[in-house]
Amino acid sequence: MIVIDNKSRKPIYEQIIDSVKTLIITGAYQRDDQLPPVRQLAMDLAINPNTIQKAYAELERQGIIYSMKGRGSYVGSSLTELQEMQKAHVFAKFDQAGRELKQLQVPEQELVQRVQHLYQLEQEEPQ
Amino acid sequence: MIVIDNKSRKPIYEQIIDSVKTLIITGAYQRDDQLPPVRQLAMDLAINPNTIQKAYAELERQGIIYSMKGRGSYVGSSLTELQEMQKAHVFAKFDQAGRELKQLQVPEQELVQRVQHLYQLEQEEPQ
Amino acid sequence: MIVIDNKSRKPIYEQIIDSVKTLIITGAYQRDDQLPPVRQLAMDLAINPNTIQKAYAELERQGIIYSMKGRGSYVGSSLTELQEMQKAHVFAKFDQAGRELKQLQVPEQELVQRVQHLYQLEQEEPQ
Amino acid sequence: MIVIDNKSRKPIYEQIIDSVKTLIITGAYQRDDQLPPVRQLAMDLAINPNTIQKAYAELERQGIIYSMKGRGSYVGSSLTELQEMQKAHVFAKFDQAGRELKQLQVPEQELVQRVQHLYQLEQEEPQ
DNA sequence: GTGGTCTAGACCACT
DNA sequence: GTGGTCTAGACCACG
Repeated sequence: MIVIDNKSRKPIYEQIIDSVKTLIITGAYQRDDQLPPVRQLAMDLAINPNTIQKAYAELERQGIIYSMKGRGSYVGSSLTELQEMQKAHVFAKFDQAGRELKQLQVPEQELVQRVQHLYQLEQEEPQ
Repeated sequence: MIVIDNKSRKPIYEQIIDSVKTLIITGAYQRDDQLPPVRQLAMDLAINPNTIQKAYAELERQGIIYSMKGRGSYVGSSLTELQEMQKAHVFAKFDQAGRELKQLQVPEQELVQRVQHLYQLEQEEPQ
Repeated sequence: MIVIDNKSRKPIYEQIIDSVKTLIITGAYQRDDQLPPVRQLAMDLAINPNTIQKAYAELERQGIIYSMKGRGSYVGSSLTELQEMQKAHVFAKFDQAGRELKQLQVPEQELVQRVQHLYQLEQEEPQ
Repeated sequence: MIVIDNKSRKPIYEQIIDSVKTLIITGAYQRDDQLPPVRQLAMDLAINPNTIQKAYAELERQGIIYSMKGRGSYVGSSLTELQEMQKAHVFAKFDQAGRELKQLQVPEQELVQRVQHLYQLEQEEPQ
């Protein structure tokens, strides 16, 4: 389910991009599944079709979906392909934060404990 | 020394904010030191004084500096205070990345190793 | 055999046009051979009959096939006629690319070598 | 000078992209030169600012220009960088046409002569 | 009905 | 005044 948060500072079209990526990663959208048509999704989210169009165009540029005039937009990336892309990206953020904390004199052990704590948490919001 | 990268995508006023924070953390600016006057810094960096003003205003809002009308702006936070603020912020980023990686099925052990690896690196360019 | 690639960005009707031309050039379709009826081809390719209709209409407009109401569509151009049409078209593309490369300061000799290289390659998949 | 042909089938935003690339290649736009502001160019060409915006966004995505909120858009690629990009692209078109002509039984010598003819032409439309 | 392009006009963040 | 985002609504090519 694609949802947007109107209060977020993140542009709507980026929220849609992230939402679609998440839906693929969670397996809700499978390769070659059709995405909601631009106009329909615009209706559902009560936003302008152009905004959806912009999000879909960017997703296509990233090779995650493919669109055909008059035929709809479809999932192009497999789950694993996308997961690899995402992992590389999040790892970069993780390392960056780690490096900054190291420079702030945070002891290694504190980060390790922090990681352990994250993994001890129960499945977060099963929702 | 406050420097800005004109080609960076980051807004100039944010670059100034980060620059001042870094100068405090590194000890270059001490509590109650005077910051460069708005006009002079605007001259030095060849940018609009309003931009400096905006950066100083945001720093004051965050309690990191204090200004006295007609007498300039001064460092308000001590090194340790600022470090705590920074740490809290970076920890949030660290945890966020960790949570996302957990959801991407990355094993806990891989994150721990990653942390250890970061800490084994030699002191990176003390600069 | 007319085939279409559903994932291609090229419109289906254009793919059909190209497919028919290729079949004539390769000799698979001879002058006055009957083309597959619109409805049957639509069934075989699992696409909309209107799409086939559009392709056949364009082929007729180009003088490559002719249709008789209620009696089907037939190959109108001979192999050599079509080859001449194709050649003229591809020559235009070739000259255009050549002119652009000249403007990009590519030396004449480099283009000549490139042509020679293309002709030295073994017959590529006779298919 | 950026111009557009309203009768062309090519989308306006693509015409602008090509136009900017050409201006860089010809040296009219140099690295770090400022491009015409979105609104001004929209006025000059009598088209919608959004269309310019779309063209600039794509040029930025391709690394050819860089834009900064409130500061304008600037040429990012050097002449030679862009020329290399263009050359690779046009060479691909050239080879493709050459290959098709080979398959159409055009003799190698005819292509070579064609290339030679292109290079014997005087500087076309000195304009 | 589908995506792609374009217009007209607005608001925001930044300088 | 600058680029970036968004809305409302239109037209086109395609199926």
